[in-house]
Amino acid sequence: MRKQKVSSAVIRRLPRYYRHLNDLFQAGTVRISSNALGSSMGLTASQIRQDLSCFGEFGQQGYGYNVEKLRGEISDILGMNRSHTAVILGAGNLGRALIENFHFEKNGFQLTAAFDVHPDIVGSTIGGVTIRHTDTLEAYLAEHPTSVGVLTVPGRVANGLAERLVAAGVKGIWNFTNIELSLADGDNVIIEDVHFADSLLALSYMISDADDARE
Amino acid sequence: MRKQKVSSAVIRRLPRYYRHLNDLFQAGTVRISSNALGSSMGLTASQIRQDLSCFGEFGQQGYGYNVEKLRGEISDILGMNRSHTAVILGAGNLGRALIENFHFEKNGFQLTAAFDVHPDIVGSTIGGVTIRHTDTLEAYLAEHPTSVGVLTVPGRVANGLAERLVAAGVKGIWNFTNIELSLADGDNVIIEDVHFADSLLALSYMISDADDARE
DNA sequence: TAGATTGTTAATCGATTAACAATC
DNA sequence: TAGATTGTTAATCGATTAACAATC
Repeated sequence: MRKQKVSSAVIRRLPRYYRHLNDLFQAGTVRISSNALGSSMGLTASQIRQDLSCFGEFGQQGYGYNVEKLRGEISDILGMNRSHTAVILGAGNLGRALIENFHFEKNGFQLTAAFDVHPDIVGSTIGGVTIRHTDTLEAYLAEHPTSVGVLTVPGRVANGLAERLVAAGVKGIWNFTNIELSLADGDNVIIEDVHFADSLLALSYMISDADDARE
Repeated sequence: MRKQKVSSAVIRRLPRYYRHLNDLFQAGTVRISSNALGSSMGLTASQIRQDLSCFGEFGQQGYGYNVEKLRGEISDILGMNRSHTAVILGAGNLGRALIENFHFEKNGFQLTAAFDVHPDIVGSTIGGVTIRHTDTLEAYLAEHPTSVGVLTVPGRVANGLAERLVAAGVKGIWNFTNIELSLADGDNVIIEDVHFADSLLALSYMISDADDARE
């Protein structure tokens, strides 16, 4: 049932495809060719057709792709319709930003709980989500099977919490801390890092490089 | 004076090299071979040597690399010693998280100001940074040349602010909004996106794919 | 000196682009 | 039907890995 392994380059483009198709759909566009989609996204038509062919045949010769249908196919491929759930660990500024401003549900996730250790906020509710004490993490996860744990805690406690999440059976960790998590080899968990510092440093390189080119 | 263009794959690895070398330095490691660094980072020794050779010769046969020296070289390459400056646009949860918890100075940036339109917070100070009214953006940037503008505003105002930043001469935009900025072609600005949704959707794909494999 | 390890050249692998028969 | 556009196979390009002479 499983198709050949999809390269990470393709996987990284899928969310962009979804986003662009969604924009097109919102704008009322009914159909689009790989050529038109490519030029609006800065990709070649060939690459788009090649990428999509990893997953099936979604187009029609002479016509192109139906925007709504293709958006639906890609949302399925991305797992947006699998009722994934998430919990947030760490309700500091960043955790709160995600709770209040990030639309988990638009990306196919239900955010079911948040955890923190700070007595002032444990028991309160932010954006409809109750903040629980981190001590109750295992009890909660045992009751509520959870797809993804979101780490927005200080770096020094990140690895310990990651281990607890894995032990409790989460499938993925969305890691916003600035450390590289190290977990036991057999652990069947997928880690997705959002390293702000790496991103800013790449930008720093590029603007410095552009400066040099101007000289 | 400029060396051949460095591939984006290499650029994306540089911050990781920096981070690992910094960890090694903090741990008191004096020297390391490409082989040892590779196995700790999950890369081949060949790739590390190939990557570094884009920028110079930093090692010594039979010895390897001096950790502190190599860290210094990479920080130079990344532009961490160029006194870059940054301003934040949007002092909501995410903006505040960056102001209070992200260490700009550790990455070679000085965060000099933040801007918002909300009367309640304009004029206040967060983490030592004054929140100014967005109306005063151009006046501020004219006085204080700024390397990077950080967009932590609602998506609907992002593109307008990006245009104002570019007109005021920033070199880079660190974009945390969920939209793809569209700027005039001639604009000499580098955009670095941090798309939370794309990252979560990639994770969603990977955990869903792992699920299928187990079946 | 002998062993270790670099920087670089060559070989391999994988990803992107081009071409085109199939067909709506 | 004729024109447009797909999915796929082949060609090209670029990035990673392997090999090795140079040398600390």
